[in-house]
Amino acid sequence: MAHTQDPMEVLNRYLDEHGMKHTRQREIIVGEFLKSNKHLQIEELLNQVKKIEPSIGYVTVYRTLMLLKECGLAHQRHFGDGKSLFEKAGDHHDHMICIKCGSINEFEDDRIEKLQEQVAKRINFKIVSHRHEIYGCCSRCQNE
Amino acid sequence: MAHTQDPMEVLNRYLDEHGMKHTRQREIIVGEFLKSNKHLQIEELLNQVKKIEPSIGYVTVYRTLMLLKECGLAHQRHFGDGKSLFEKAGDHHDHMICIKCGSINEFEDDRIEKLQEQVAKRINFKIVSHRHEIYGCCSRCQNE
DNA sequence: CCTCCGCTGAAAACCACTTTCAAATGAGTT
DNA sequence: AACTCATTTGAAAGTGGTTTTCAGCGGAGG
Ligand SMILES: [Mn+2]
Ligand SMILES: [Mn+2]
Ligand SMILES: [Zn+2]
Ligand SMILES: [Zn+2]
Repeated sequence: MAHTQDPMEVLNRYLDEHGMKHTRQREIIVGEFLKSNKHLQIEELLNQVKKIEPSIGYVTVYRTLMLLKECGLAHQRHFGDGKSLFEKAGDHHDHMICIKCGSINEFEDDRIEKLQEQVAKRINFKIVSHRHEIYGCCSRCQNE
Repeated sequence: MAHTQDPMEVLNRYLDEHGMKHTRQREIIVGEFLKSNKHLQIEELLNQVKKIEPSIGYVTVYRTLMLLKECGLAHQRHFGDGKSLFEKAGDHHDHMICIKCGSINEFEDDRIEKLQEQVAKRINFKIVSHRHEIYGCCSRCQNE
């Protein structure tokens, strides 16, 4: 019954269904993106990718990330330091961001999620998505 | 024991303590801002203000909003539609934003706030601020 | 091979601020 | 009231992270 969940296959199916092409650039960019486990800036991913194929430009990385977002394989985050961060889609979670060092901790609390739904239902609001970000000082940064 | 909480007085004290001047522009802009109960874009507030004094420019409204933020009388919000929104500071609350009509509902749930603190404490994270935004479809927009 | 149409990279455009700068103006001091 | 001068103001220019444009490239079906 294996409905494949392999990201590469999801992407390839998306490309085929939309008359889009399989290119070397896309393969490299997506490969590097999926390999990483961080919240990546575009420039950061570009640097990774340039190690493999230096001719690849910023715009292609940008467009590929939009593509990954489009087919549900990536999330774009805006944590208020100007540049967006991209991360692999996966189980839902929210974020704690250290305002000193920029480190990011992920968290997930079912009780909060449920209460959220409760609050929405109270005014008959249909939730599509949410962002819950906690800003402050991480454990490490509290001891200078 | 009336420690004044009147916004105008807070502002005036701030101006005095920082060697800043009381100007007609600031009075008008702050007056209009405090009069409103919406989440305002800069341009929106500018339009209000221009009805009273057409010579006032975007930059002065912008700078006055920064000033209000600085002295704790305004909050700046970023709900992802590009432009920031400003609202009067008051009791803490979070937001539900309709992705169809843009309407904003405020909510406040102590249980969520407490759970948030619990989650932070678990990793010894010291909370400075947070944003909790729920995006979806408001009651009105669900019936087209 | 051919041909078509999507893809790519450099450069230009966009856009919401944010800063600069010369002239105007509060507000103390004569 | 006149003088002084640091703060303000508004127009214009600058910023920075995208986002779009466009001419040439290249994947892939025929
Ligand atoms: Mn994450
Ligand atoms: Mn609000
Ligand atoms: Zn930290
Ligand atoms: Zn709505």
